Amino acid sequence: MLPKFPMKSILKAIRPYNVCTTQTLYNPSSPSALIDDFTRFCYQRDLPRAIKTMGSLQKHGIRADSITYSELIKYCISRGAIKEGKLVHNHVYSNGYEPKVFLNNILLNMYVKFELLDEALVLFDQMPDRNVVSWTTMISGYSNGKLYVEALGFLVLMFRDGVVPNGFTFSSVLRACDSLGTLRQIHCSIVKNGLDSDVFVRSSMIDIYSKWGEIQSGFCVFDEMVTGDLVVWNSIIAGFAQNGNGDEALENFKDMKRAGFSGNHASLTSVMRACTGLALLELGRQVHVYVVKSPRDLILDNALLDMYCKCGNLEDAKSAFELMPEKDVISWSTMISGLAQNGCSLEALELFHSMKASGLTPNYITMVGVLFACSHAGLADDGWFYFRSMKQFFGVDPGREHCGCMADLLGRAGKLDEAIKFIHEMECEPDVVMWRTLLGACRVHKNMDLAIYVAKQILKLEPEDEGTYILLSNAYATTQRWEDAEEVRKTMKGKGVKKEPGSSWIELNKQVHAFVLGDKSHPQILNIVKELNNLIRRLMEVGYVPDTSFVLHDLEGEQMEDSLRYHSEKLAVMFGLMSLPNGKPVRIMKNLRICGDCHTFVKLVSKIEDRHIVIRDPVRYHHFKDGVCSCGDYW
DNA sequence: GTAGGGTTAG
Repeated sequence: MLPKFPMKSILKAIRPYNVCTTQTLYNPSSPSALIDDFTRFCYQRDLPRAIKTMGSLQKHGIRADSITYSELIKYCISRGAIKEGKLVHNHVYSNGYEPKVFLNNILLNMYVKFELLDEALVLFDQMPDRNVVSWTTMISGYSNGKLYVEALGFLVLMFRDGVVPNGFTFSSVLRACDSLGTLRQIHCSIVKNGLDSDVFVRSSMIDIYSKWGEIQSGFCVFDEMVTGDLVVWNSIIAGFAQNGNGDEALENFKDMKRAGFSGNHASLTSVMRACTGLALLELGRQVHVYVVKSPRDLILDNALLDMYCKCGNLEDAKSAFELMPEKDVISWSTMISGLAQNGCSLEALELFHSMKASGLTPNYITMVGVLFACSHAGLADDGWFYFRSMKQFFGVDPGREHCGCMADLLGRAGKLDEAIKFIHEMECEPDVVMWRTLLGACRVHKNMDLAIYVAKQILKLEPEDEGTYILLSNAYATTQRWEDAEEVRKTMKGKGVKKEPGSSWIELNKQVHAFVLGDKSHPQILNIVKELNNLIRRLMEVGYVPDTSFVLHDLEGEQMEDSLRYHSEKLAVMFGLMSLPNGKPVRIMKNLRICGDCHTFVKLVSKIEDRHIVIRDPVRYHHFKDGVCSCGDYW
């Protein structure tokens, strides 16, 4: 029980929940005991009783003041108490009373936070006055609910109503941009309204430009900044990291530190993602050492786990996973996919069972990892079982990625016709990734006719893809369709398709050493080439024959071999062998898919040099050990 | 009373 104070003192002590306006207090008909109770319950944060008493007060025609109502509603929001919130709403409107816009806005916000947009809209429509807060609340609600058209519609109506938007409005509406064009229009509007220097608006703009893949525009917004804060820095760092521009992400992180901001978990998560993208295991490890001293953060832990997986370091990934104090569906999915991608499919499936046993429900992405593992382990029956039952068991509708795994499953098994049939019959449209998977299957199972068909499908979707042109031209050549092969080469020339220079890199003593075919800028290049030639000679003695089928067939014999001899991954592997102590794995990352010749080459090297060599190409991991690759020569 | 940044996908 509260001590009996004079009313004035109580009013002071419990201000936010004060029901006792002078008017109600001195109303001779008001049951003061009820008011006392209500006040006390509010004070004690006893929501159920406060609401119950409020009902009794309502019967006596007694209302609380706006401040009390607003605090009660805010409390309902924080507790997720939908039912109670609606009771307060009902009480606010009792006895024909019409609240001011301030209180209506809070009610509106309540429905928005509870994701009850229809009810928010009813209230919004009946509000006699709407100010910028009312409009922004609606925009924010529809944006969060991913109803972007509606959110933008509210902005238009708001303009029509003559209400001037503020920074809150723009940072809410930016997420609703449904195209780059809309984004640019909104950007103009922001500048017109003089809100482009607002840090909230700025960070939203950077974020949205980056989500639309326009990180350079995002950087312009960032670069105009005179004074910014940590979130703006984090937005640009994340933008670069998410757009596969790890170098710039790391550079901006350094600049941020120079500007006097010490990064937080969000900054470090992006740094970790940049390390993941660039396969910078050592730098990632440094960040790991740095963060284990700070309080744990689930998102950062997940990013760390992914970094170890994508750098091909499963030992550290597994121990990081074991040591995580808390694991969510993303942690499990990351580890499952990580195992499967690095060639440990059976372990991935075991982990999937542990995940279910731990009581977590797999999501869309988990199932992609699971089906990926099934297809790579050749477990056709399990694959089909999960594919057909995941909707029923986990509520996951099969999507394009799942279908891609199933096409891969069939392709790997050599059931190429079934794979094509599956692709044609599935509900979603096949994408480039799916066709590429099938192209890999055609290559392995030497089905040239189908390869030609598939390559054409890829070129329809990606007319600039050099690798596919080469493959198509070579497929024609192997089937003696010389004219077609010539035609493909002409098309390539006509379109000006240029080869993205293949490059491979390796991290050594906190430095990245990058190699490109024909590039002699590495200080040790002469030595590396000399050693590489020696190595190739030794390999040829044990039976290595350069495989020229991955080079365009318009070069003559020796030239073809030469263009293979110095492929960037061969240079990088050689450099790794020369620079790293015996027994240490050589980890290479490259920007293009590994070619068949380099694959054979590295397999043999792993045997005669007795080394674990890991090469990560843009889609696959290759762990070479004892002359065998984890991909089983299928990629 | 209304806004901003970080993690998993073939």
